[in-house]
Amino acid sequence: MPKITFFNLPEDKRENLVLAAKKEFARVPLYQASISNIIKDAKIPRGSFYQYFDDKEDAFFYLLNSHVSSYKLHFVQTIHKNNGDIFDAMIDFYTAIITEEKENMQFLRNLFLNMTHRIGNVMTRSFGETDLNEDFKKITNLINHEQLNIEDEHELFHMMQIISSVTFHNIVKKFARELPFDEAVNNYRTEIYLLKKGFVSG
Amino acid sequence: MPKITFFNLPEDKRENLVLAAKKEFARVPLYQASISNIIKDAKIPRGSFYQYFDDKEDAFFYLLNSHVSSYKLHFVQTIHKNNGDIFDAMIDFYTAIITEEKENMQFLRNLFLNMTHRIGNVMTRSFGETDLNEDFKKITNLINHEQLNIEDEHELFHMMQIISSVTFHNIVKKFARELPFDEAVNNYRTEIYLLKKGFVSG
DNA sequence: GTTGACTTATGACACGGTGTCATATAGAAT
DNA sequence: ATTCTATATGACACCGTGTCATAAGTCAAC
Repeated sequence: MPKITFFNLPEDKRENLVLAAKKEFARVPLYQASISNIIKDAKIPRGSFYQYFDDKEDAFFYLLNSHVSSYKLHFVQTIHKNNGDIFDAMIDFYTAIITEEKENMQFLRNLFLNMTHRIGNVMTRSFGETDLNEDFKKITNLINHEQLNIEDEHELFHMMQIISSVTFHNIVKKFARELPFDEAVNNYRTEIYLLKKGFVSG
Repeated sequence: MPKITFFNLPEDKRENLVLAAKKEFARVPLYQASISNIIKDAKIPRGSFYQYFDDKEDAFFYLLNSHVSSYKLHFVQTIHKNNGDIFDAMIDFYTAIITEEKENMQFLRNLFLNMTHRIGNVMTRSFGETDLNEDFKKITNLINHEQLNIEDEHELFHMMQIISSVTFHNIVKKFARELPFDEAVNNYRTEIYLLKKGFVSG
């Protein structure tokens, strides 16, 4: 977490610093990003940076969290929009992510191509942290269970884990191979379809 | 790839260097590993390291590749052992990975908890690089298709993608949460079971 | 056994990034 | 005014990287 001093900053100065950080993290992944670049861009002295953040990671995770918050909101809306059909909602959500705008896109690209566990954990703590998580319940309550071939909470939890693994992997692949939009969406559709029907005839 | 000089090295010296590198990459993930530690441990001068490798990553990927090669072999054997049942084979394989010994374990742990796309790509290039990959065909030929609810090559490919996403994620989770063996295996079994039966009744 | 051509070894060094710290400045409160 | 607290600043020590000039070794040819 950024230090109190950061939040006490006049809004324009804070915003300016945030923009510089965003720019750097859109340029390269976390481990390659440099504080030197950020302060040069934000035109603040080196010492100041350390008044606001513990280190590079602190700044990064602050940005990441704000991204995640807004995506979480968007995700909930998407489930509503699809009347609780989690599969359609995921496809909607997936297309939204891969059609982000320029700078956000670069940020996301670096994020997904360099998705360590620590980062992934921040992103999925909505459905994943502990099995009986607040956010998890909030989301699963929005899901229409009627169509689902799922016995209990436990299976539901693992279903969501699978869906998120597969979704992550599809996003990564899209960025890595620089797949055209249609191809990326078709791949994802195929995988969601396979998840629905199951791998074994029965 | 390491330079020719590396391969020209007398075996004991080369082995010694490899061990030092392994030790460092078992200690910390790639981006935190330091050449300084490796050369200190291997008792070679700094300049020598650069005679053998381009940089840290070069050494890392050399090690990674040799790991991957041996796992690939093991994977093929596992499919045979399970008479082409890919699901049973995966569970076998999963348990083998999470029961690795001490130093290998630490190496794997750092590997999976810091699995960027570049690293993941090396590990799954068996089934994934290009859709009609040699290795992919070699592996899918070993799989018993009778039980599968799969229409064609294309679906098969995506099935394998899904299985590998889910497997990766389960390994990561095992390491991250330091799950006891039984819990980790049960989680994985559940997810494989769900993949087999499908999420939607019908 | 000396020369020359090539390969390998070595460690000092320049460079760049990090995090700290002593000092300066500002603001508020009494 | 004075004191207390919060903030700002940039020089600096530290450490890791990759390079490069130089030294040492190998080997074949003469």
